[in-house]
Amino acid sequence: MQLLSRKQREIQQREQQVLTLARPILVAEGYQALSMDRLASKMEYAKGTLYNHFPNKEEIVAALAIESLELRRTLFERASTTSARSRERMIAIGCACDLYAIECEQHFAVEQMLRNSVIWEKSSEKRQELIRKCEYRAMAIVAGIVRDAIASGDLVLPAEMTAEEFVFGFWALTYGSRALINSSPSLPDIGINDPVRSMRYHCWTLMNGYHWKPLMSFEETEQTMQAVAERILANVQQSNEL
Amino acid sequence: MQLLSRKQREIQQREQQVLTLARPILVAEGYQALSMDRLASKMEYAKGTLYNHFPNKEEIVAALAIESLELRRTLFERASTTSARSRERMIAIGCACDLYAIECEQHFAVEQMLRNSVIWEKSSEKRQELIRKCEYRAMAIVAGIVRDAIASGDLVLPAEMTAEEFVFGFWALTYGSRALINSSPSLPDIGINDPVRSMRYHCWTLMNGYHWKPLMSFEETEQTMQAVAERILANVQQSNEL
Amino acid sequence: MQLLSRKQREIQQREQQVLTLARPILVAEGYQALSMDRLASKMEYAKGTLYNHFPNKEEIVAALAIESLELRRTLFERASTTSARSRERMIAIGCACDLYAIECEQHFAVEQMLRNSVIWEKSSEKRQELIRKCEYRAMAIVAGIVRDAIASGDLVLPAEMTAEEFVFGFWALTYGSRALINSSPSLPDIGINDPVRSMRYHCWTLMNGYHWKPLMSFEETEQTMQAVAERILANVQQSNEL
Amino acid sequence: MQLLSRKQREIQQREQQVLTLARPILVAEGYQALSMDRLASKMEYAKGTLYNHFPNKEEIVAALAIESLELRRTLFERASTTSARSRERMIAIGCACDLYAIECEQHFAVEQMLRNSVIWEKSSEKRQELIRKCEYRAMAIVAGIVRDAIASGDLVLPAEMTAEEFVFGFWALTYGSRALINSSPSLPDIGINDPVRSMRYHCWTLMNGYHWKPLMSFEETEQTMQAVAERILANVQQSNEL
DNA sequence: CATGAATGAGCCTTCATTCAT
DNA sequence: TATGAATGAAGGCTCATTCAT
Repeated sequence: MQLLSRKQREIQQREQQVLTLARPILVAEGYQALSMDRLASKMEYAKGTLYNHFPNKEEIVAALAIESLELRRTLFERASTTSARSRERMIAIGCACDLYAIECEQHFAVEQMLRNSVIWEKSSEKRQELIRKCEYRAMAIVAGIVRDAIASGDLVLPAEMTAEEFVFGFWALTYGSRALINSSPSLPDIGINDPVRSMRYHCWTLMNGYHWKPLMSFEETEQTMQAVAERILANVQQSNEL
Repeated sequence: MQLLSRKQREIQQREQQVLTLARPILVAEGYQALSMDRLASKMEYAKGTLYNHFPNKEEIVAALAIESLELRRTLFERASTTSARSRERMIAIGCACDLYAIECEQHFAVEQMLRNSVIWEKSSEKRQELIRKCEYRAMAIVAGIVRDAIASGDLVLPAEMTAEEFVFGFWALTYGSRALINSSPSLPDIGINDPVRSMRYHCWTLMNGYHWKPLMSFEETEQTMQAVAERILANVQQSNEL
Repeated sequence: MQLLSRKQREIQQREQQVLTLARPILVAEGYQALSMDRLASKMEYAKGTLYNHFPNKEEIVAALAIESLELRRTLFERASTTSARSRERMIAIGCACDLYAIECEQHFAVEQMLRNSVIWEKSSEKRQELIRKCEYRAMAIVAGIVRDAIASGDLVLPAEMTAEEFVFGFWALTYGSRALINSSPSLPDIGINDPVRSMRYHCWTLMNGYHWKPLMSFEETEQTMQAVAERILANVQQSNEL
Repeated sequence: MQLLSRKQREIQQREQQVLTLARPILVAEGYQALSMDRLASKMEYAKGTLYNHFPNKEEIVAALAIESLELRRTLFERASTTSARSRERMIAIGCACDLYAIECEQHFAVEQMLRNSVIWEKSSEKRQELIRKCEYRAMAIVAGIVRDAIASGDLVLPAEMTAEEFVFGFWALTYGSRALINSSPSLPDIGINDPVRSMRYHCWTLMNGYHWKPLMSFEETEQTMQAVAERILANVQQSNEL
């Protein structure tokens, strides 16, 4: 039994190893650059072995995307429980996004990759389902915070705006910022010296624009983020999920 | 001389023809689907001829991206002169973005494509320079509006925020929205019924958050956009740039 | 000892199981479609186990061919003893061919497969020997009937024709008919409405051509075949060989 | 013009070269053994060049089959016009079969190969059509002879037998004989010393069985064949079709 | 004996690029 | 300058066979 389970553990580890080796290639050089030949030789295993673990290339990318999405969901869950007041919880979500994007920069890129229709269509139905569920749950967490804010009177949404449409603003702002930061290394050259701080400032201003209570200064918000970041990381490291 | 210049004109026309044929393929089916064989046979010229015009495939994509960026810059220029008040001019920029994204959906996709490192690196220094310049000038136009707003007292920027960093917020918000809309066809399924309207609403709120004067209701803003859109389109059609 | 022989029986049974599972694949989908993986998983044994029984894929095909040939030989033996008169015994052989081909259509296909040089060369010397012996014995049975016919004065062979060469005519006619029927599903489209009846008619005419006595009408011959078929099948089912 | 057509001629020749190299592999070692890699290296051209001529492997096999079938049809046409009397014309067809099978042994094997469903399905519609037409025309030639024989009173067909079903007998007998000869190199070991002569004798006997007039001795028939063979070959060589 | 992960040669195919004409 | 045949590396994938456990 011990022997068997050791072997099985090794195999599972190898699957993880494939993903670990594949991610940086995928992120730095794109989908085309990730070839099964290259991956196999990097693994120092034969190509056939690779195919024993993943039936095709697309599945590897999908598996990476799932890893990423699950990490994000976990971060979101931690973030949404760090505080009582809704605005602080939303700030914590922003903080989770930061952690997700900054500390695990690669996850973000893989997520974007999956939005390519070819990969999506070739990956297994099972994985597609998983991905949809991950996305849905992440949105549900954040929309839940918004609904709590409304229920507690901290936030009033404009007429005809759903909680999800409200969230969409922050999603787009942070997603767009990250995408631009990643793809334009020369942002400082055109006068955007600290794009990350700018992003946060805009988020804060957007919250203010919607009069999300309690109003806080930007400095207070930054301090809150700092504190929250530490708390989330502590939680996460504790459960070995990073 | 006449002969030569006629010939040169023909060559330029052929180059244009390549781009015209390449864009829809690139946009609809992606980078891989655009093959030199396919392009050549669609052009009804030989592959070798293609290579007389463009030294490699990446250059074609880069050329397409430049076309797109130049169109955007043109739209921005038109937009920035449609009004006297800075907030209205900024709204016009937003309108230009909409036109660029909605009416010329393909341009947006090509621009995103270029953000792939492989293509970027293989394209010629000259075109890289051109692209940088385009991006820079587009930013300069919008930042100019912001500076005008500050100069006229319509807008006060937070301490330590440059005009470009301010613009970055709107850029990220609109770019992120478009990217998400394009890549997630199921946005309505997760409660985001009208993502485009949401995007505009968030932009309006962000402007309010920065107290950009004169304050306007969302309805007024929408009407302004409608009017501006017509004016820009009229201008553009007049000069055959669409 | 008992234990060992039980184990040996189990092994033989497993070998039989492999063949039983392999034949329909081989017949319906061809040599390429028969993969060791597929076979192993259908067996619910590991691939390695398969290799304990058969040293390579070709041996499996060869074993199947032997099964087929042995069945044919059995049918021939039954057929050759159904009557006293030689012409009727020969008709019974034709009937056995029919049964072999029609009712056990698969056997015929496997036999043809073996005629591929690659498979033949890779199969073991032992099995090659077996196959040769099977073929030889089948021929011997039929040639025996011919010799009996000659001895009893029912048939006179042309000068310089051996009994085997005489048999060869019927062999070729029936084998060729079956091969064409199996491989040309559109025979009726080109005017061959009932190829099987035609085949039998030609055999009957060939017999007449050699003046094999007693002369019989085609209808009589058909009735004889009908009767013989039932007798052979009864025998065979009785001994579980189908 | 000369230059261009020289190149084009070279290319056409290369296509022929591919077929010339492919046929013996296909014949001696089967469909699987014919690989594009192997073919290319034997040609001393790159694999890509091969694919410029034939879009896939199946098309090569189909092209070979068409060559074979067209040769056969040509031989049949020549054969069917070598004499006035129908029986002699039918003998000439048999002779054409002999020439086809003996002198161009490989053609026969390729024809058999095409009867594999996988190859058939993957080859282009155009070639499938060609093949069907070839087969149909070959049958039409022979059936035409039979109909002439009936018209002239040389032959009476049994009730309910079409001319094509009559032909089927000779087709099966010759096809089956050839298939057995090719696949069983050890025919003499089992007493079939001269299978080709036997085949001819059986055909002759079958003709006699149907009372095809004018009755001829086997020796006469053999002499006729000899003469016809020379005439066909002369014709064919004259028109460079062999 | 049974297992099944590992192997790796081999398969068919694609396509950006070159270069002789 | 235009052509398009030739190239050949690279790609994804398969599968008979081996061998440590």
